Amino acid sequence: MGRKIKTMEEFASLSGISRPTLSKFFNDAQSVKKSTRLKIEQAIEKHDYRPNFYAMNQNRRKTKNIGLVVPNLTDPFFAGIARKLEELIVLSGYNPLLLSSHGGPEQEIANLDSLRSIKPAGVLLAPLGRASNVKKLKDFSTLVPTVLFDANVEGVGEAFFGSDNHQSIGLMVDYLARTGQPPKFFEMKDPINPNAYKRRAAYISAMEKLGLEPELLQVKGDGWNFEEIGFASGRQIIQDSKYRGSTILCSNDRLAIGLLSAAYESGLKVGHSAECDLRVAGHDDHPFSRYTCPSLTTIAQDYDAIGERSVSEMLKIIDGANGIAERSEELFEGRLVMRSSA
Amino acid sequence: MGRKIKTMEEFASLSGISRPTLSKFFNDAQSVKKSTRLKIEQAIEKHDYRPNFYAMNQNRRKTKNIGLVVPNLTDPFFAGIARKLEELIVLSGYNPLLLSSHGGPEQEIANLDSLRSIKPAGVLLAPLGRASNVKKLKDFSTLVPTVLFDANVEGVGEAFFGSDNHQSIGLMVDYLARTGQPPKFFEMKDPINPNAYKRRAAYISAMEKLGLEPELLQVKGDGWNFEEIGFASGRQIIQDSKYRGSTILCSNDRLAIGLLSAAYESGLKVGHSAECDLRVAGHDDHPFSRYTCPSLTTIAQDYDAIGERSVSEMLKIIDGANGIAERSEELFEGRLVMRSSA
DNA sequence: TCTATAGATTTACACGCGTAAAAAAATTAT
DNA sequence: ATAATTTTTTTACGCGTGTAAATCTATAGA
Repeated sequence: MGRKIKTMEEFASLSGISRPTLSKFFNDAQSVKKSTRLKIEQAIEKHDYRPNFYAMNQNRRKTKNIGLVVPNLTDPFFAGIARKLEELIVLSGYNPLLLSSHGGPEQEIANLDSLRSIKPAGVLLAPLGRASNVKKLKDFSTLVPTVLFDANVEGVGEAFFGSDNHQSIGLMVDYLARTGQPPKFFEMKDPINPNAYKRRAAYISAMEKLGLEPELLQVKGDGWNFEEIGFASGRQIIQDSKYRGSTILCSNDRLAIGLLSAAYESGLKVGHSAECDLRVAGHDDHPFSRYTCPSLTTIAQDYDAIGERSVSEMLKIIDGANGIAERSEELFEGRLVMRSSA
Repeated sequence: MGRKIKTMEEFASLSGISRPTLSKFFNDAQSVKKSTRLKIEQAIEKHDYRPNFYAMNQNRRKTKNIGLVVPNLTDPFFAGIARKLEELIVLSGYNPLLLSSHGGPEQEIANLDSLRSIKPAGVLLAPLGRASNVKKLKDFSTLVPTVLFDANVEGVGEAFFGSDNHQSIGLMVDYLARTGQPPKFFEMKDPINPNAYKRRAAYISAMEKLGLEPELLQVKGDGWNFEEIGFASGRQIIQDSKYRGSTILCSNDRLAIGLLSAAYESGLKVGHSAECDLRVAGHDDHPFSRYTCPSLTTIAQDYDAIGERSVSEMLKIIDGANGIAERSEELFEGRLVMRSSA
């Protein structure tokens, strides 16, 4: 093998393909005739050439990069979703760039800023929600095609895809009410996540529809350390004997994980059998929910569907002549995951 | 405000600073005089200019990018470490680029390949270990400055920083043997992670030093789903009544999480009080170990120290005249975290 | 076989910034 | 104040690719 090929010019003369055609090929392999595509691919294999990433993107109108911003990679729930989306993006021939906002609105904006500098073809954004700097989010979304997922922010981005909290919470409330004490709702008083508000509303409406009195257990707590909040606040609540025998629906699994830990520590039995002191349910089907003690009954969001829809919509926007289409929204149904805790 | 500034040329004339000086500034803000630095920063603020990322890096000898590759971002343990390292890299004036190998050696190589195309100043790599394609890793590390952390691979990279498994496991074994039944060691038969082998060896040597008989509980299992492996295999082991009253030290916390879940399901009491059937300990201080039932006694790795050392060594290599220095290695001590499970 | 047409090539310029060298200006030391 | 030194400016070229327009060539349908 000779020495390394450095430029596309060199590669062009060695492969017998003109440089503009090569340029087209590297931009979109499908845009050249099949026979030449094969010739190019063989030559790449033979000479191990790859175009300079920076020179390549400098003058492109649209790069092949898609930004992917999640609120907090430390949360295994988002880590899992991010992984799925990365896969889908790669399968579409794009190059994902994963960034985490670490729970902070400044970081969220910083992420979008640094994405802007690499001229992404589009950005898939799961916003922080209430904490987000909405104005800057909106500014960004006018500059680069943006699709929101997980949490909605009004007027930001070309589309939003998420879970139907109304449906999923309704499902859970119905199940719990049918099989035992109707649930009380355990949540943070001032949640960061907009989904939390929807779940609260959904809980209240589901209870009322059943002719039952909703009861909110709202606890204080800031930040993203939900397990700790669930644990500390849960312990206080649980020790009050008036909650003996009741059912507690947590706004998300991470709160439930903390609550279960507190219950264990207090010596309370959690579950649906007769001798149990408490039933606990969650929402999201967190990766650890299978291994809590007892295993957590929860709602699994349909993240395969949400992910696929988000990516396909993104591609449509990127490819599309971009007629000023309506902002599309779609909610996907959750699935009841029955385990031992309720 | 007028329209957007597109080029550094424009920005130069508007700010009254020459373009080469601006170029220097954007390469390294400290390389220009303080007074001009302030002028430039004000002008940036005023005009909201940022240089074109691609054009900027195209002809740079060294970019300001540092790659950061971890085996699996879905593991909260690595997610936490990655977050810490990202922070340190940003504080050093560099631009971190986080990639996850998702547990697969092909992905690990693919990550390094795509990093190579962006000409990173250096790469911080936590290799998969046994599964890694060592030859390709080595090839890569000759092309770009590489520092390994978490897991060592002989001969790869300029440095390695990790935990002293010998010390930490010794600490745990001593503690467990002193306070009750000496521990049996629960682990996977063919671990992916090289640390697992060191921990096994450390366990055996620590037991022998105490004049005790080591006992390995090796279970089958592939992949990264450690909780499931710990749960399924743990259930089988636990149901054998001969393990009643014994102490089990798990090779890592994720196995322990699964094992605790299995114990709970089987109705076994875990803990150090008299009426308990089992003691369980782990290693790594996984973010969820505080909330297991009971909370998990474990070893906290000193990841602040490991992270700081890794990044500072990386910077030294990048800046350094790069005399062919010795490959440096350093191991950091773990700390015993006493909770309820042992 | 001729023609219509998709696809490839030739030619040429642009992109935005890095960087080198020499000259000029500003700062510091003497 | 003068010399020595640091910093900035001027000037000019190069990087590796995108892309447009005109021209040429292969393929397919009549």
